[in-house]
Amino acid sequence: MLQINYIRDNKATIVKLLAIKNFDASIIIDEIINLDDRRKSTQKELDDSLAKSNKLAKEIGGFYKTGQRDKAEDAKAQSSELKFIAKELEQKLDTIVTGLNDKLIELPNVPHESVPRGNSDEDNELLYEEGTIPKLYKDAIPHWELASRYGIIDFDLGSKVTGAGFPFYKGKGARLQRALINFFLDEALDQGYLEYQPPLLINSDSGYGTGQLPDKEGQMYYIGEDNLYLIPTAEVPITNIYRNVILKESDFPIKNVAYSNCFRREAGSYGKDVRGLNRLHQFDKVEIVQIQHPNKSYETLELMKEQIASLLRKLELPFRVVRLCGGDLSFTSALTYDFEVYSAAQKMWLEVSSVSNFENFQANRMKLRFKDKNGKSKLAHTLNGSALALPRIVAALLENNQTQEGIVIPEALRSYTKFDLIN
RNA sequence: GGAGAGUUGGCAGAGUGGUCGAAUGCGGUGGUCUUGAAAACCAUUGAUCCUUCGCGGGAUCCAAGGGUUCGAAUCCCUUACUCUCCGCCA
Repeated sequence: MLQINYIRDNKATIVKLLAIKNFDASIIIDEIINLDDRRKSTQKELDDSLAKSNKLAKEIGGFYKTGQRDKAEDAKAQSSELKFIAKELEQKLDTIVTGLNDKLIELPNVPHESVPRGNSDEDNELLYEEGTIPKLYKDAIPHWELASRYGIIDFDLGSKVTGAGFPFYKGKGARLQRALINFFLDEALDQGYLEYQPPLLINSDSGYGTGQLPDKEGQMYYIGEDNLYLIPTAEVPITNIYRNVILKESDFPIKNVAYSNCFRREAGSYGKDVRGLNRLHQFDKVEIVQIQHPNKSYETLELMKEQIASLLRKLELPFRVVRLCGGDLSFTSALTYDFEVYSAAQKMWLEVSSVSNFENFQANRMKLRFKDKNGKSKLAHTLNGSALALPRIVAALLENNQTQEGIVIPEALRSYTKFDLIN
């Protein structure tokens, strides 16, 4: 959510930048400013009327003490009248504020100036590509076939027990997952992150705080009985730690990391790209979250980007980094880099990480602030990134590292897996 | 699931209808003292909104929402959450 004063002061810029996201803000911004004007004037009227009746109430107390009953009765009558007016003004104000919030929630975050125009992932800007794409032997097979050949992931069993998109990992498959999780967490700890194990279910306030609600309600599993949602990413619980929190400037940067299961309904996304591990309803992810001073958030975003690149290097996976175009950028993000690894048998680039700066968009929703040098409260900036999402990493590792003898585990992982070949 | 107790400022904890945005302690900040620090002492220390160039002024907030009253942290209702005991259970 954008700040109302920011909107008032930067109307033209916002309209211009939101056009990059293919969002026409011109009308809604005028509506917002208009509503805010009405909010202010109504508030003033209400405050004045309350001020009068507060004054009267105090006088009444005095009248009773000094035994001036008549004066007290007079003042009471006046006060009742004021109260009636205040009641009406309150209702009016309430209607205006609700209307204003409804409009504010519809406004997406303003993209960073470096975000390219575009409609879909085809218009994303390729920043660089790194690593070498492996040359596979001629009978190389995609990961879902490797998974069953070596008995390490069982999709059918998942379908039986739960449904499509909920695989079982077993034997070396399960151990590989566990190794990757520990590897990712340890790498983050080396970078100074604090490890969390968050709840996997969240309430609606939290969903609203990070922007999943009301925008992407249908993407989360919902437990109606208890009014809770399964988390689509650890970003939600980890960032919401700071909902309604006022930090000190010296608290920055806050660096948190969490491993969690992630649950996504992926409604309406069935089709060719969802085979095997490519798209699941439940998957594992290590997520990094930072809360930063507004002046330093872009610097931090670059560091997080570099941190993620380093993980992929250590895993010896060929990858590329893209800057998302306006059309592909999420509702809440100002700037997002996607990391994609090349999965050699599918001959496809698979997104394994998304690292974003939300600036103060999430912070404004959840009232995450800090005291600046002058003692003023200001909104902090929030950032997060996957480091990394497991399934597609596993897919790429299996496909790229397959040999006639089996699947070779990259050097960096062997101390975690305690085996160097899946065969 | 059953029964009971509770929710007050960063924390602890007073406050049961009238000048209470809220005692007190701790913590935080600034200062005095000190070579420096600690201790001690002094001062200061919540958030949001409106208004003002500024000084300042006004409004709201004691879990949330509603009600009673001229006036509510205090009384009533609803909801959420927390704790204790019992039951169940990893």
